[in-house]
Amino acid sequence: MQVRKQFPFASFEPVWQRHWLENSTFRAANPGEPGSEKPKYYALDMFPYPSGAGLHVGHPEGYTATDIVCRYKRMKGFNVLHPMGWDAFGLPAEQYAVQTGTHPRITTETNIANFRRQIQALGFSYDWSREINTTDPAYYKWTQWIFIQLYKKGLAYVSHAPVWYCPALGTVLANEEVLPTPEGPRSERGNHPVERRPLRQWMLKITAYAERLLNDLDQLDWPESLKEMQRNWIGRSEGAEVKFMVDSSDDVITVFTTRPDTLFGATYMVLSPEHPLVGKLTTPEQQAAVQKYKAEVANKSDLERTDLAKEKSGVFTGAYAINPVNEAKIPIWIADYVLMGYGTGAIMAVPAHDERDHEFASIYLLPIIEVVRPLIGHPEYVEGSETASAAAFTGPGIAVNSDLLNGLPTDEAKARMISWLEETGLGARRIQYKLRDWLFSRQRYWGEPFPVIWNGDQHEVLSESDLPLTLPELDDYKPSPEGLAPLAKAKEWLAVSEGRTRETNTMPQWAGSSWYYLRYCDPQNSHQLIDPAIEKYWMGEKGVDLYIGGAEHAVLHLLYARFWHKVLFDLGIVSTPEPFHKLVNQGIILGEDNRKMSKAWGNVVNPDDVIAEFGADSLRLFEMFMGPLEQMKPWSTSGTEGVYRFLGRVWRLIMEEDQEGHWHFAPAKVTDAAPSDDLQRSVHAAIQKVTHDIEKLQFNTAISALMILVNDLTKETVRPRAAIETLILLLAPFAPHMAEELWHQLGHPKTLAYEPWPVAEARYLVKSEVEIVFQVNGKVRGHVSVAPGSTKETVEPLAKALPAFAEWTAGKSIKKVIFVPDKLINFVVG
RNA sequence: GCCGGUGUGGUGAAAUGGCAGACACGACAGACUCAAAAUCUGUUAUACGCAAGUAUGUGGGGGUUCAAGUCCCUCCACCGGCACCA
Repeated sequence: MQVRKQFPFASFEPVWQRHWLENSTFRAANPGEPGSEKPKYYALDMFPYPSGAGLHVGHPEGYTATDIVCRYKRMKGFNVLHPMGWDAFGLPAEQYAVQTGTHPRITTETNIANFRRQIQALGFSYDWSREINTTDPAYYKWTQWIFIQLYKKGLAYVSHAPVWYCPALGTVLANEEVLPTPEGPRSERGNHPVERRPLRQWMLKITAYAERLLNDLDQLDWPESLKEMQRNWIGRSEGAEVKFMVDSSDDVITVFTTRPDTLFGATYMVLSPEHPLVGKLTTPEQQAAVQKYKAEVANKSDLERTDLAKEKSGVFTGAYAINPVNEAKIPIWIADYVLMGYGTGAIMAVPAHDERDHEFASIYLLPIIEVVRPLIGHPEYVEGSETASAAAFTGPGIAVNSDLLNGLPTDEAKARMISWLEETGLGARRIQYKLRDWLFSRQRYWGEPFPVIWNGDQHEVLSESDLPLTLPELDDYKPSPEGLAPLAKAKEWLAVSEGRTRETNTMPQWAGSSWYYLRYCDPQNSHQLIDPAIEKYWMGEKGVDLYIGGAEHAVLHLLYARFWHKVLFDLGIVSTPEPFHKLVNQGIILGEDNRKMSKAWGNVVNPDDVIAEFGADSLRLFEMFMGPLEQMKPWSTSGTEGVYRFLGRVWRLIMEEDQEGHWHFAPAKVTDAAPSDDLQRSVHAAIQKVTHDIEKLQFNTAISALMILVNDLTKETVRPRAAIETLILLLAPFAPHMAEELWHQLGHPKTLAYEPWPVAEARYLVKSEVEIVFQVNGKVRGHVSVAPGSTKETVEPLAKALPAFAEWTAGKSIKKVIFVPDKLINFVVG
C-alpha cells in the first residue's frame, strides 16, 4: 500500500546524506588545518558494540542529542569533534565462530557495515574520516602499547585467583554466568556443573589510583547519582589495623577495623575460610570440621555466600588469640561472612557493636561485652544499663569498660586508640577500599593479545617496535579442555624461541573502550598514540566537553577509562587528569506497552522501519520530543506521527504540490516584507527559548517552542522570508535534512551547517502591554492589562476599579497589598 | 537494609515560590469531500451549572508563606544501584 507522504523525505534525505559525506561537510580541523583557529568542542557518544541484531531505537536517542548540540555548536562558530567508531571485540562474534567456523573478523565486518548504514541513514554529523575500530591492528597496537606502559609502571601483575570453570563448556565463566542450584553451582547456559579453578590471570592495579579516582569526582559535571555510585564502588573507609598474637605461637593475625574504639569489646576473632593461616592454626581435634567447612564454602557461588537471608555459619579452629589491649584470650573461628578479598581477610569480632558479629555470637553463644554506651537522649539509651542489649548498638556514644578510653565520645576514642596502637607498635591508622584490582585477562580468542612472553615462570613484555602483536588464524575457536584459551592451539604463533612462549589470554572488551576517545583526535597516527599538540587542542582544559551514553556503564567503563586516563596523565601523554568533563545518561526507551524492549515481548522498534514510514528527521525529532533526555520513557507510534505532521506543516509553509504530486517551491507563499511586530516577537521568543534549551539539553521543550512558532507562521497566508529563514536555522540541528532542503529551495547554494546561529534581540521581545493577575487572598479574581514595568501606584487603582474587587472585598478591610511587577497584585483582606 | 531518583489530565509531558496542565498524542464536534483519507478550525483536568461562574485538584498527611507542583517534616508506591566491605 502506497500511503501518500506529507513531504518527500525519501527523496531528499539520502541526497543530503550523500552531499555531507561527499563534501566532508563535518570534517573537524586538527591543529594546523584551516578551521582550527576556532574554539574546539568535543562531543562524544559511547561507541556501540556492532551486534548482529542491528540498531534499535534506543541507540539514536543519545546520538541524536549529541548531534543536535554539535550542529548547534558549529553554527555558533565552534570547531566540533564528533566521531563514531566500533567497540568490536566481544563474545557474540566468537560464539558464532565456534558454532559455524566463520572468522569473527568476517562477522564483525558485516555487522559494522550494517551499523554504519543505519547510523548514516539518521543523518548524524559525524566526521567519518575519524572512524575507529578496536579490532583493527592499527588501533589495538596502541591498546597493547598502553598495557606495556602499565606493566612497566608495575601496574600489571599476575595472579592465580580461582575463577569459575565449566568443564562441559570448556570455558571460564563470569560470576554472573553461574547460578546457585540445589545440586550446587551450575552454568547459566546448559546447566552444567562448574568448579573453582585457580588460573593464571593478569590483574591491573586500579587500587593504586583509588584515592585519586575518588577525589577527582568532585570536579566533574556528572549526575550526582552516578558520582555516588562510583564513590560507593570505590568504598573508602577509615580505620586502623590491629595485630593480634596467636596464643602459644609466633603467628600474628592482622585485622582491619573502622571501630578501633571497640577493641575492648572484641570477644573472638574470625578468619575468612581462605585465610592462609587457617591450616596452620587449626588444632588437630578441629582439623576435620574445619576441612569440611572449607570444602562447603569453596563450592558456594558469591551469590550464595552473600545471601543475607541465610543464617551465619562458622567453625571453631581450636586456637586462641590475645587481645593486645587487655591480654584477653579469645577464640579464633572461621566463617564465610568474612571475605578474603576485603581488608586482611580477618576481623576482630565485637558482638555488642556490630550486627553481623552479634548475630554470629548469638548463634554460637560467644560472649558479648558492651563498650559503647548510647548518649542520653539517644533512642537506644537505657537508664543504668550495664548489660548488652538484644541487638548490637552500632551508633556513636561514650566508651565504657574500656580502660584508657572510658568516658570518651566515639570519635575521640577512635583517635586515642589509634595513637595508643601506633605508640605500642601494635597497630596503625589505615584507609581501606572496597575497590578490587581489575581482572584483566579472558580465555577468549576475539580480543587483544597480550604483548607478553613467558619463559617458565618469568614474564616480559614485547618491545614497542614489535607492536602490534596480531591474532593468529585458527581452524576452530573452541577453548581447550584443560581450560586454556583458544590461542593455546596456535602452536606456531605461540612459540617465540626455545622455551619462550606467548601469553594465551586476551584482554577484556573494556580495554579498547578505555581510551578510544583519545584516538579519535589523531586516528591515523602510526608512531604515537596521539600527537601532543593535537591532544592539547582537543583534550585540553576540560577533555571531552560532552559525553552521552547509557547508565549501564556508570561504574565499570567510566571507572576503567578514568583509571587509564590518569595513568596516561602521569606519563605526560594527556594534559588533563580527567577525560570526560560533562556526562549525561540518556534514559531507556521502553516498548509501546511500557515494557522493556525485547524480542521476547515482540515490542522492539527498528529504526529502519520508522525511517521508511516517517523519515529520519521524524525519528530524530520524536526521540527528542518524547520527554527529558535522562528519563525512561515509552515509544509511541502516534507520537511519531505527531512530529511527522509537524514537519509536514513546516514543509508546506513554502512548498506546494502540483497535479502530478510533485512538490515545488511556492514563491507566492513568501514575501520579502518585514514581519509584523507580533510575528517578530514570536520569532525572537523562539530563538531565545531554543537557544537556552539546547544549552541545557532540554530538547523536548525546544521542539515545542519550534511548534509554537510554526503554528504562528501557519496562520499567516504569506510568510516573511526573514522569519522562515530563522525558523529553518533553528530547526536545522533537530531535522537537518528538511532544513537543508528548504534552505536550498529558498535559493541558498551552500549548506546551512555553518550559517551563524540566530540571535534573539531584546527589542523584539518587549510587549506593549502585560496582563497582571489580580488576586484576593491568593486566589485569582481577575486581570488588569498595563504597560510593562508599571508601578504598584499605577496598578493598584486599576485593580480596585474592577467590579470583582468590590465583590470579593465587600465588608472586609485590606490588611496588605503584595505587588510583583508585571506579574500580580494580591490583596490580603480579613 | 542502605544510597540515589521519580510520582502532575485518558496518554507523553510543561511550569526562576506568583494564573497548574505549555507543546503534543488521543477523543469529540465542525469545515472541505459523493464518501473516505489527508488537511484546516474549535472543544477537551474534575464536579455542579444552559451559561457567566463557583468549588476542588500536582502520591497521602502535616508545616512555612500574602502565595507551594516547587521549600521543610513525615509516610506510601514505583524505578535504578549497592548489599555480610568489618
